[in-house]
Amino acid sequence: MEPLQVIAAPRRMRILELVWDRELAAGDIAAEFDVSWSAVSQHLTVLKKAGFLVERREGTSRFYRADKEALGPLRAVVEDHWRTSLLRIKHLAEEEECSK
Amino acid sequence: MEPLQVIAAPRRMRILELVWDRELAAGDIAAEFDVSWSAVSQHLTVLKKAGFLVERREGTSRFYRADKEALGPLRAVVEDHWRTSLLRIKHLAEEEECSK
DNA sequence: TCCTTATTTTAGATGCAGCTAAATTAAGAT
DNA sequence: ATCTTAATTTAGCTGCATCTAAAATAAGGA
Repeated sequence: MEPLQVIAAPRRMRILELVWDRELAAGDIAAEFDVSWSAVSQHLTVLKKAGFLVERREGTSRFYRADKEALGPLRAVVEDHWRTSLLRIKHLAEEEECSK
Repeated sequence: MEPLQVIAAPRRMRILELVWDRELAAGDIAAEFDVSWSAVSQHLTVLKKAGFLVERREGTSRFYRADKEALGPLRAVVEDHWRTSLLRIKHLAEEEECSK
């Protein structure tokens, strides 16, 4: 899958944020969403195949963390996304308001 | 629409490349694809609403060009995409050469 | 060995981004 | 006025990315 497509999915973008500077077990990641573990696991697979996530196994658990270097120019996009997300959502809401 | 979603569509990425450092009429852009003008027009609308394209009207024609500054960190992603496309074409050409 | 915990994999369902076709707008030429 | 060219808008269709549910895998304890 194309790197850009990999990070374009909102759920995957959020997963990257969660494991940006700490390791998290798959279950702890899944707990952050109100979708099935299965769905989250499938996203983790996509991110891992793209090389954006590194996996460490310990017992029955699997821990993930972001590989920032692997993102290349997308790294700045990901970091900017979080910085501006609140602001952007506010603007989108205002546009909605105007079109009423 | 979220900026990342806007450039994540391959067709829109290609459109941006076409008008990266020249102005092009909507029809000339559409001619580059084997989809309907309508489809291309809809992509132009998305890009324009995101602020990534500027429009200039002249007679019945509408000319578009990329607004590089508006892309922010996405600019590097687009340029990287373009660069790797050229590389891919070059490699394909070399393979052609070898097989002669 | 069987159970539990943690997670993935498979198979099938669903929503929506992107498409087509047809109607519409807009400007200029005849 | 009508026709042509250039492009957009609208309405409806389709494929695929993402989702759920259920079965499978894998490691560790009782």
